[in-house]
Amino acid sequence: MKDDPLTLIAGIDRTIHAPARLSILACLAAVKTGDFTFLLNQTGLTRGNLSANLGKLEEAGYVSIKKEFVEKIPRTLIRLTAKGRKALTAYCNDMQFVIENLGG
Amino acid sequence: MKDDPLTLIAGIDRTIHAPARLSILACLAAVKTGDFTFLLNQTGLTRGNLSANLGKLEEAGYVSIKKEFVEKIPRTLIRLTAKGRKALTAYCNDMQFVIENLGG
DNA sequence: TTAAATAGGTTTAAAAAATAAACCAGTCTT
DNA sequence: AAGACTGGTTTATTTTTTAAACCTATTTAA
Repeated sequence: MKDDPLTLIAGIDRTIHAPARLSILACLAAVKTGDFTFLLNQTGLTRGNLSANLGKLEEAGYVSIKKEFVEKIPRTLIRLTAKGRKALTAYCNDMQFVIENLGG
Repeated sequence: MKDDPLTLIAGIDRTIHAPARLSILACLAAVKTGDFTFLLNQTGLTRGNLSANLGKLEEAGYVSIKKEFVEKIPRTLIRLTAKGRKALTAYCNDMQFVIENLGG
């Protein structure tokens, strides 16, 4: 009764679904902790776009952000939170089901 | 070299990725041809939203739209085109790969 | 017969999101 | 000290999404 593709699509997590943020989360899921520059290179997003989307992910509680200085240059460390990992897993399960049952 | 989740995400088909349109395509993939009211009920979108998104899908060549009259009342028939079906399949393959390799 | 509700949509306008451009603070190079 | 680079944020422009209003025609009810 919950396994209806259309219901799943309607309720999909938009915070994760946006390609820019899915890219960010995909990186973090693999490495656990990455800095701003790493994500910039991996995702190919512009700095502004990355900054804005990190803000949204942080707001959602999906990532935690810590700023520090390394030899006088600033560094922003981003980590996937437990909540974020859980949400990502749920998103994957939902999309998996949608994809498999599309055209069934 | 193409099977990199991040590359795939960056190149994902936005026309299909949007939840509203994915819902529409999911319906059409199952039934081949549906009318406006059918899609309205199935997807749960508002009429305006459905109309606008059908316009985009038509523009992309993913659906064909034919208007006819049945007993004096208008009816809009929507069908998935070959191009649309192909794009949907490609989208599913891409997302499938992304999901499977996320956190790998 | 004429008002009110319904069907089937489209158009317009308001809210949210993505993208790009500009900016700021500090550091390094020359 | 001027210019260029690093590491970001803020602002503004454009694109999307969503919702609200509107239009045309039909049926129902008074």
